[in-house]
Amino acid sequence: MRKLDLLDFQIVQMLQFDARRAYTDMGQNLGVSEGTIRSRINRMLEDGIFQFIIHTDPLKVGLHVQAIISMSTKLGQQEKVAEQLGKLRAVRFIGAFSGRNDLIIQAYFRSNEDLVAFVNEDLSRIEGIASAEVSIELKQYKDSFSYVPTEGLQDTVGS
Amino acid sequence: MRKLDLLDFQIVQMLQFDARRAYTDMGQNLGVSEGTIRSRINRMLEDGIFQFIIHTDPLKVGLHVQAIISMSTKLGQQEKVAEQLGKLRAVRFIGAFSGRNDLIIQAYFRSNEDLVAFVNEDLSRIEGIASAEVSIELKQYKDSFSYVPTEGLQDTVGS
DNA sequence: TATGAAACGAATACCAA
DNA sequence: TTGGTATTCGTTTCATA
Repeated sequence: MRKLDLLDFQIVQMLQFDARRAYTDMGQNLGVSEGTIRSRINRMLEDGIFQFIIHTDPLKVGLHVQAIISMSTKLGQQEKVAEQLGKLRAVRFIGAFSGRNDLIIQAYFRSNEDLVAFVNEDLSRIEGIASAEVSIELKQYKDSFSYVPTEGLQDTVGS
Repeated sequence: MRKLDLLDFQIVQMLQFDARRAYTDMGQNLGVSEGTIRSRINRMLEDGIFQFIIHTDPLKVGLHVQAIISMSTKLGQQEKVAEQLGKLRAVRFIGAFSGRNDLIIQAYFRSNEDLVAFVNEDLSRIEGIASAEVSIELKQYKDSFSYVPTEGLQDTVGS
């Protein structure tokens, strides 16, 4: 994978602000040709730096209940548990974490009933979960995707 | 806000799969005109149903450390704490939750040093945080944005 | 730079209340 | 008839070689 240079980061920052901005427009703003913007974006897409997606407001499509469930898995079962969890559509995010609860997921549901059913049926069916702690989201204060650093990027970054 | 009908959901599902799909193409697939797709999408954007964004891979832009921090705030201070947290760029997500830890955030950092600095400096400066529990992400298993229900949508949804 | 494709604005046609 | 949608078409803008 190529390293990202300043121009790449500038492009990402522009797209972070407006994902549908035209190549030509960005090129003019950054003092390069449209073709340069296009090839940079295509390369970054190939390299998996970012992807174009839609972010849907869960509340507005009927997913009124959001939860974070912290669970502890039996030793050696984490991978398997994560794999099972990944199959469930309600589950949006799964991560392995340090600490007492080694697996944390975020999931969306239509209703409290659906959440209860998820815990009592789907979760209980998965082998290897020792315990689970459900936190229901009461209010969302922030959910941003503009986290790419904008400063201190004079030099290249990447792996 | 208008309610979403079946066509709206079909459009959302297509965009969930490929956010850059052409209007014409979607129209042909769904048996409606390009103009219809366009106006539906514009209305949904106006109504805040979804937005076009880029989702950047944190690891590939140098954000190697991801954490979920669960904290408890002093009674009556939650809103104020959330507001302060929202100003910090590292913080991607903030939600109020049921349970012992009433505020849960997700944040991205370049390094462990940055995370430590965040906790010891940024967090400690915020009035109203009683305690904070830091969980560091060791591995990410899933991070999906295709959570819009695909079934059981024969009737309309919305508020 | 040229060529085709896609998106857009606006006028028109359609349908249901 | 009226308000809301869908369609159509001419034009502009954009993507691509």
